[in-house]
Amino acid sequence: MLTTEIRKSFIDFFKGKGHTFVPSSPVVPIGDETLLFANAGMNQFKDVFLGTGARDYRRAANSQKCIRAGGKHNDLEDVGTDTYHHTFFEMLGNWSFGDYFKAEAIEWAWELLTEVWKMDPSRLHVTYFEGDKHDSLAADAEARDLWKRFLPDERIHKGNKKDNFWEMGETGPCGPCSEIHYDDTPDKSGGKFINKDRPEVIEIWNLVFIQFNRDSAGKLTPLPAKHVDTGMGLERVARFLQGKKSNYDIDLFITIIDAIAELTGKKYKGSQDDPADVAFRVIADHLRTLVFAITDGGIPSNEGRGYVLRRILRRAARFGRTLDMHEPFIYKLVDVVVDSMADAFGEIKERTELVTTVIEAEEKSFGKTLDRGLEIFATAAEKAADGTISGADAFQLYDTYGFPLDLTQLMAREKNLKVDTAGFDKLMDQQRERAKAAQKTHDFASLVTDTKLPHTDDETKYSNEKINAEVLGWISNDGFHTKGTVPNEEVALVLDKTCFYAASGGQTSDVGKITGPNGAFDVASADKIADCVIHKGKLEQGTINIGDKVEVTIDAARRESQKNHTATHLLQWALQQVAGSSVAQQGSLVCPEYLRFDFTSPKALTDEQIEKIENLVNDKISHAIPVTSTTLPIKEAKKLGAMALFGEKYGDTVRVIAVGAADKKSINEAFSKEFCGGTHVANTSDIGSFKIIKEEAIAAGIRRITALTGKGLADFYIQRSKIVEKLSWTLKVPADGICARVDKLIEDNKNLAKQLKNASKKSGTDCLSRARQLLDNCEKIGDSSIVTGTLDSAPVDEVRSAIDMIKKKASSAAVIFGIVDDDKVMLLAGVSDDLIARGLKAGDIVKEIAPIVDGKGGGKPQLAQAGGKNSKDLQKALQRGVEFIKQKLA
RNA sequence: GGGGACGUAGCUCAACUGGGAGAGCGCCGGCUUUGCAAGCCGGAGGUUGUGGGUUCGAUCCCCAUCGUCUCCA
Repeated sequence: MLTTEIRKSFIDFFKGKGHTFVPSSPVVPIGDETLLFANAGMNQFKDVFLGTGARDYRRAANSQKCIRAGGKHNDLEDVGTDTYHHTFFEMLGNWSFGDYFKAEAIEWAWELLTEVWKMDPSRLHVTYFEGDKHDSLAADAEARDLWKRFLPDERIHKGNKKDNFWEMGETGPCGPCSEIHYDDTPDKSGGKFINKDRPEVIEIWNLVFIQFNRDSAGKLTPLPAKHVDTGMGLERVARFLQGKKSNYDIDLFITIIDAIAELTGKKYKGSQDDPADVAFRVIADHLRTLVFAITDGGIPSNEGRGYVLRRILRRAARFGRTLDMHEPFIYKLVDVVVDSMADAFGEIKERTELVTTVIEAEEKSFGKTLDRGLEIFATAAEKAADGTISGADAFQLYDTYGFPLDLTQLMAREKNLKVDTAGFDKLMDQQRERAKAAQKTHDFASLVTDTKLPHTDDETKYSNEKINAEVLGWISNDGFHTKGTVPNEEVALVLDKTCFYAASGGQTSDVGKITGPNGAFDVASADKIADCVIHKGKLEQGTINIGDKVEVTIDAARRESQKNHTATHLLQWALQQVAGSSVAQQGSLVCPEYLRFDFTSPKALTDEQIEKIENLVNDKISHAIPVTSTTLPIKEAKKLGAMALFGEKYGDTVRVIAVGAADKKSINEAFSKEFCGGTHVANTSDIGSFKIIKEEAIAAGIRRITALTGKGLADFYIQRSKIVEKLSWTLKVPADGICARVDKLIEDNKNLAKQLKNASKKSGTDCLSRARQLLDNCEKIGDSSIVTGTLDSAPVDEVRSAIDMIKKKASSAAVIFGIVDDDKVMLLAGVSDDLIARGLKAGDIVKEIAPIVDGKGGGKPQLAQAGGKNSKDLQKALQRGVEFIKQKLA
């Protein structure tokens, strides 16, 4: 059975049991910074378990795209060296939200495995939770007895809290779980290897029974609604159903491995330890991760999840070198993944071009990093006098220049050098410590993760009117307070209702004011934590108490954000008109001052395209088109063809902003329809005017437009026109003559510079002839000429070349020149090499005589200079200089 | 979020402890050659990322800022 068929039969089986198929959420959870990547099937249902969200179905089945590479679940280092770890995999799951429980979950699991898929029942083992004294929990006898209906006692095993009790986090819903393991040992003797990290006996399915809630004190209380959450690794199951010894031998991977073999000219032998075989597996695995992550909006970068992606790509590129691939090649494999998986995940087909260009660009940049590292390695190797490259050098190569440690070791071996890895590890630990110590932030959101915050009613957030509300509490550095008086420091106020728009969907939050009977509070920003809106800011005057009736007002800047937000929708529409539907939104920022829009595009927009876009948008603005908002079930919204932000998650009902529909009923006629929770103008004419002020690249294949509307644009024009006015005034030409005038000025300036150069050649010859005069009449000590004198306001460069001339002409000379420029005085001294050998240095001369003219200076033995303020003692200084030279040469 | 490195001519990079902004490639012109490649000679090209500070003097030291790279979380 092909993997595609296994996936389908799983979904179909549960559809037959009344489950709704729910598509995978994006593997890159954009907008959720608490989660690096989707790493379990339950990610998209988290809110249901927490009780903060609901669905219109109670049974669901899905195949979730998962990445485990960083954070709590990190399988990155294991990948390739064994047969069953992946950074990217699919998690099949069936779900009950307060519907069926253990009996059905167990029965159906058994039915699917043994009857539908015809697995050999005697190879299956199951586990159940043994209980835990600390939590006062008894063993899960219910699950055990349910299993007894299908399996003999010797294949039903007890499991400890670590393996058989599932928790989402420190607090929250949790419960016992029951795992199904597959015993692939030849004689079916693997029962004793369960959960012992043996490749022949591995877990294939975990059934989680969520029945408790753990509070912040660690206490468990039974949940009123019990849930089922199951997870089955598709690749693992496929391995057994296809009768393979390794996940990497299933059809999905073999097609990729064959493609790698063709590209590299190497053969995959399927052995566990052979370095080339490990490389095959690593590349195949990482390739899948990259294709899916980049498709869902991830971009390799130098921070956060982007950095994880960069590391994965570099790891693959490194292993590519084991297969003698020294040039970018991974990007050539993208199509293989797309061909084999696009039927289940259509999105990878839509974005193939982007994925390919991003991977190729990143492979190229890694090549550069390695080249640079090679040079630095060479100097480190030279320093390694005792045959060992120091830990500090190895660490610097790694930490600063991104040169992998294993590569340093490999190259060291080639030169018969060792690497001090202990020293390296020590420095690495210190780096971790530093990062950890700096991690303790004072972010309000992180302070209250285990506190239940009240729900804030923000239904009035789309109106610009002020409202009345009541103060429920405040959050400060020591937690959430519901009694007393708000302290005079940075805090976050919590109200029963608000008209503030909390930062989300790329739109920045409102600012404004909360006014009570005895005082006023300045709101600098508003954020949403779960369903609670927190108003961050500071007391402006007076006092505010819990329970105060307050007036909530938002700043007028909100109106500018509305203009920018609606303009962003018009911009996206216009972009697609001009650049085609391959333009996909990557992110956006809307604030009162400007708007920013990131989108995929293989190349820069031309000036003509930008002008066209501006014209399209301004045309829509001048036609005064109504903007309507409406809330629809997500299915209907999608049917309308409303654009959703790629990678954004949405609830079951969504708000749709439509431009071009007369009212909510005729929304179908709107030319722009987008899922959006932000604030908008009521009519496009409110926007006033629109202009793109910047178009730039922010990553390979991704471009960013910055644009202005409303007041921001008016201010921009005013500022520009002031510049034009000022230029016009300074240049004494009308505004439209500025360009011609500046061109002419530049031309004149060039000519003048040329003339000046010629003129200074003349003054230079003046300077040289004066210097020659001084040389002809100079004092001599033996064969050496001692030349001193003053040169009036000569350029320093000319004096230097005069000194060079004297040194050349006299072959042995010491020179001191003084230059007077207004009150300032400059001293230059030069000494020929033979006199330097006799202990006379130009720097010393200058240091000796500079104080006489209230100056300081220094320089090299050959040439030195000093500056001073007292020009009338210049002669004295020169005399002293001659004495100094004589003294030194005596 | 924290640490490290880098930013100099169109490109790749030098410039010793703070003291004269340079090389190679590329570009333009001339010579040589049947022509091309090559060679020889000459030339243009710089606000040393930006803004402050220290200093007689800053590419160099200090502070800030922007950008790029890199490691940790």
